[in-house]
Amino acid sequence: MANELKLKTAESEKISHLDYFNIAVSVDCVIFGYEAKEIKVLLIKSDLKEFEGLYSLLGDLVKPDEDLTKSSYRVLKERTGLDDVYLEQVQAFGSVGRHPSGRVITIAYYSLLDISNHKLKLSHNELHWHSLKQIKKLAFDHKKILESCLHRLREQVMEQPVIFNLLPEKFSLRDLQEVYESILGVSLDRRNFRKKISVKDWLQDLNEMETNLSHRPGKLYGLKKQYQRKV
Amino acid sequence: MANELKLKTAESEKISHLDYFNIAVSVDCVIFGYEAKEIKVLLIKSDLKEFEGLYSLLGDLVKPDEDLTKSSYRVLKERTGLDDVYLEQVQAFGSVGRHPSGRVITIAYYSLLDISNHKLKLSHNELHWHSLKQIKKLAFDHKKILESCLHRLREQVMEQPVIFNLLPEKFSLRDLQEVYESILGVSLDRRNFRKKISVKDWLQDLNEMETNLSHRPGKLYGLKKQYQRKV
DNA sequence: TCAAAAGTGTTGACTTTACACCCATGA
DNA sequence: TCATGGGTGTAAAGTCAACACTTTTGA
Repeated sequence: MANELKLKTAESEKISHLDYFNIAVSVDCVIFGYEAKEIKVLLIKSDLKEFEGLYSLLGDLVKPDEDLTKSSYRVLKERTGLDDVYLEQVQAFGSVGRHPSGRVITIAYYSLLDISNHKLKLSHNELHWHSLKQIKKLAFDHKKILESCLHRLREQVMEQPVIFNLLPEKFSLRDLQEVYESILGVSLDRRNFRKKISVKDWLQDLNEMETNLSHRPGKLYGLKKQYQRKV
Repeated sequence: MANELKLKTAESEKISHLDYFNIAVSVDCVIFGYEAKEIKVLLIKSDLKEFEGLYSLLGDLVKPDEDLTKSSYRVLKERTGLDDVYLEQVQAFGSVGRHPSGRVITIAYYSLLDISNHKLKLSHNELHWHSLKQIKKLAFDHKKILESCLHRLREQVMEQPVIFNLLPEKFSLRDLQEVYESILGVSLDRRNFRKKISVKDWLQDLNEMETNLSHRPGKLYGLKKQYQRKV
């Protein structure tokens, strides 16, 4: 068949494409956390001379035998010690000049974790939580990446039960509302918020109350089992 | 400074990372078109022996000096002769085993074009439009990629004025409604549809009517200038 | 005059917003 | 008893869904 003649095997294709194997691929994680009623992002001081003094997202090159998600989990694990965090792919960034070391295409992920509950081993003293509003300039195109991840987070937060990853297992409705408010950058009506949440049917009433407060304690809730992500 | 000691230059980092430059990056384009009241996808017969007989999306490896979007436009141009089409990045796919030739991470794009208006030079006789419903198995993980692009298209279609890329410059409200219906896979009420569209204020009344019909002709509309994408 | 599709408005159901008072707790 | 925030309902506005008749055209 004429058709047969044109077919190449994977092996022959690999050889003819060797030229192209000089692009590196990385993952970058925008790790959002929530603490003291504020959304924060975990950043590390850049170790590249070109970006001296600037912070950057946590990322690493993808290993040849490693799935993209596996790479991102590895980055998270290496940097935070955690492997049960929420992680979602957002977008690839691949401008030619985005990395001074050469051609590096990066796949951006965002990740959510509860800062106060997990005690991070911030092993590295150049690794810190930064309030969203205080972040100005970042290394590489990381500011743009951060913005696109924040945008995605805002889209998802009312649709999907993801916000709970920022909170401890037990939380009050006020806690929950405050997280929404800080992500969306708006303030919400308490009664309407409670109605909207109760319609979604995400919450399990734990029959427990807040304690150690100098005012009337609120009920504690948890995310229903069926929405808890399996690691 | 202790700090200074740890800084590396981009050049030194490049060398130490050479090991990682053995992942290839490709773009794959899900090119949606609309013809005969149906959504179609442009596919090509796979030229890999491993996928003999199967069709695949149009894609190519990204060149080291080429932005991701530039790559996708190149694929489109090479395959369709068109360079004024809508293009949007959807997601990266990077499982280790997804490509038999080696490690290839692909960035998926979707693209929209009006089949009947643009006269494609389907230069290659293994390149054809396929109705969405008829597509069963595709080479690589392309079925999964197609599905995620379709999903994204469905999300965008009511939010953003993108659907017009599937239609000629002048169209009737019925034409428009039919495209929505075939993308969303539902049938819509004519009156409610018209109301919903008119609220968005995307359309320019062209003061022209359909012609050559054996029934009452409808008004023709175009997308307002301010929403037409600049190529 | 018939067949085919264009064009057009109203009602009821539902959703969203705005808004205020009493209650439980610890200090 | 006071300060603090918890908990709750209703009415008005807006949005969405369902639904039918008259008009225009060409054959």
